[in-house]
Amino acid sequence: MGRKTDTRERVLDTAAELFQTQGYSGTGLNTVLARSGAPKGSLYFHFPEGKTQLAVEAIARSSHGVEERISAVLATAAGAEEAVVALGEFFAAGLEESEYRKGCPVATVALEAADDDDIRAACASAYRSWQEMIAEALCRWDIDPERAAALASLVLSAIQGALVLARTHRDASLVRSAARQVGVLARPAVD
Amino acid sequence: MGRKTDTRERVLDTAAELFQTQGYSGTGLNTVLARSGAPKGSLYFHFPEGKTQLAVEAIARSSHGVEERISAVLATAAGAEEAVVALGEFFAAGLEESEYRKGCPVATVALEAADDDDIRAACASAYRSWQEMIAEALCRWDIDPERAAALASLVLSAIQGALVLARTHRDASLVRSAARQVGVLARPAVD
Amino acid sequence: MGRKTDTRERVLDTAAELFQTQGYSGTGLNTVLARSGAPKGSLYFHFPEGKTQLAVEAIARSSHGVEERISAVLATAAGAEEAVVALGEFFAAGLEESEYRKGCPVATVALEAADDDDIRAACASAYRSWQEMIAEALCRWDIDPERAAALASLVLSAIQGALVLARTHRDASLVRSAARQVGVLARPAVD
Amino acid sequence: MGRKTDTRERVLDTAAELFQTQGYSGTGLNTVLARSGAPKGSLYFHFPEGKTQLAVEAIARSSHGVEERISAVLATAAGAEEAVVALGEFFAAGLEESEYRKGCPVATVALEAADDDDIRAACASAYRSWQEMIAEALCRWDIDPERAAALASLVLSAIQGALVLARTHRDASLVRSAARQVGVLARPAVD
DNA sequence: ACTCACGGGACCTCCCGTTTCT
DNA sequence: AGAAACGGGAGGTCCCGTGAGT
Repeated sequence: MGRKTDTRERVLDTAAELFQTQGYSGTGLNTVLARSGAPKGSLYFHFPEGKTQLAVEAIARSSHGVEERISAVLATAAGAEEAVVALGEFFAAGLEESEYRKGCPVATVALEAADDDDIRAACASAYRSWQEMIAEALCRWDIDPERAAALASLVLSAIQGALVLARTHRDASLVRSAARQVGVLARPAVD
Repeated sequence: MGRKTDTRERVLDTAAELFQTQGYSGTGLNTVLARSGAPKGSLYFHFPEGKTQLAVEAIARSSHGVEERISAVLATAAGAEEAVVALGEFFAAGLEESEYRKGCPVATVALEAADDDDIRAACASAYRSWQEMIAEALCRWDIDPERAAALASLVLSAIQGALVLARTHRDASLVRSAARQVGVLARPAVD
Repeated sequence: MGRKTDTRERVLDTAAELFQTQGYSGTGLNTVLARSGAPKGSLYFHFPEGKTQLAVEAIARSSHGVEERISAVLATAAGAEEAVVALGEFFAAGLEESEYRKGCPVATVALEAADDDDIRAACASAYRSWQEMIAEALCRWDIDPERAAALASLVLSAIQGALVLARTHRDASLVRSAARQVGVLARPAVD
Repeated sequence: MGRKTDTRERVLDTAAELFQTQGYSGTGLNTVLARSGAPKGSLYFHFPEGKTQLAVEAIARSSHGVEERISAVLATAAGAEEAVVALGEFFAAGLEESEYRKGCPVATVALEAADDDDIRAACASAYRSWQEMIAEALCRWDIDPERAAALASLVLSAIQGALVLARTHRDASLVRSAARQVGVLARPAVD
């Protein structure tokens, strides 16, 4: 056991990338199959519920990738404010490296497919876990749990929104600026 | 005289609404035509450059609608912090009233069609004008212009991001909470 | 009186050129209008029977243009064989000058719209007049009228067919070669 | 084993016939599908490159059909001149049998789609193979290879052109007359 | 002699999903 | 696990033609 074939994984990776850059409706299954080099007939073997299932799993996969990376980012930070700034830097860098094609791997699908409950649930789950990770990190630096939850939600919101603006204006500094400003709210003295 | 028919306007209104709720790729021109009751053959008379032009103009139209309404909101506020909170309330209310279908009228298309320069420019223009309106309002309450610009960008980002999260979690309070927290940064004493 | 507007003529010229290079079905009226700079609504004023009428008149116009030019070519020739060769040269040169886009201004439409009687009649009329001009010229050099008619038909056929092959192979020499060979049949001694 | 379904062949046969009679632009894929009774969704399975690929293959198929039949015609002839005459008879008969709808299966598309390199190449290939077959036949009757090539090109041109005229005038005798006259050039004594 | 707006159909293309067979 | 073929609908685009108005 272990890997039998990696077809499933390759399809999911490709789908995750395409959904992120082109959205759900804008991404055709043919493109996913062609790009991933997967055999055409076997998609419905791996994903019997079709495109929806593919999106749900691709979102989850993307989400776990982000979790791993922000976990590292948060672990390295020296304080709450620095953590927020580092989070902004992480997303800003991703945007620049992809030439403004990859912002948040979830947001596009979240907005587009908000009326599909399965997909929306997958997106909600991703956002929830990210927010919890941020909240936990803030708690570690002596921020009150309740306030940490609200602040984590704001941090996530601000970065998400800044990613939208940044992608639209092709200016990643918007993300860094947003993070820096909300970081102020994470200072010990404030409020 | 002046207007001959209102077909163009009806089509644009319908398109704006559908793009907002379903995204660009997810919205078919047939649906737009059917919903708007517009005569089929005249779509390419009014919008000879096709779906792209329709999107560009629909975005602009949506944007102007938002401008008018946030102008009223900002004019009524008693101070900078209140203005930010009122802005959040405005978007949160819109989300609730539409049963979590209408968040930002621009964001979905902005993410989906980020690689189409015409559409991206239309979205950028919308965001820019909103941000400028917010910045001007903040200036009115004695916030330094440079800082007002950055803060306005943050306010917009935070609300935009919160709208994404709120739509996904079906919880409009996220928008209000985000606005309340960034509102703190608009207090006279801070920074 | 004289010319009131030249719109009609410009439309016909443009149509003739487009029909020649792209065929009847492949040429849209919008393209004709755009290219000719003609006002959009007035097409059905000038050509109330629509595309068919446009094609019929464009064919006639093209035909007259060819008549004038081959009349000059035939008048200059020193003998029957030379006349045939000169005819080939005329069409070959036209093909080369247009970078293999303009062969016979009639053939494409003739083949494509062979089941439309009006258009077919216009094409037949063009071919008939060309053939008669060639036959007359051959008669002038003491070729028996009956034989001149058959030979003129062959000359026209050979050049027409060679134009098809030449355009396909992008090799205008095929037209010259065909003309040279059939020219032999126009020598006094032969037969 | 071997063939699974004959869908592909039926589609190609139908397409070849429609392209021959109506041209490339004038033939809709819907018509091809309907006439061939082929399952609609499978067209882009069999011809993933669309109409162009369909045309290319239909031309090739038509060409091979002609090759087989003119091979038989050329084999039966008693001499070079008779071969040329028989070739004319073959095409003239085809024209009459189809009530002047089917001339050359290649010419219409060749003229119409001359600016599409793939299609033009397919047409060129068809004409080349026909010409080579004729040239070889002429060689068999002791015509010098170089002269045979030129004469074969003329024979093909003359018949092709005569088919255009014949279809336009609805008079198949033009093809027979043209073949008879060029046949003279294939007589041993001439030139 | 020309504009605006309509009218609806046909174009080619691509969609997502299923079935059958190996 | 995967290949081959189907199934039909919807995608955006462009078509040719008509009328009311001026």
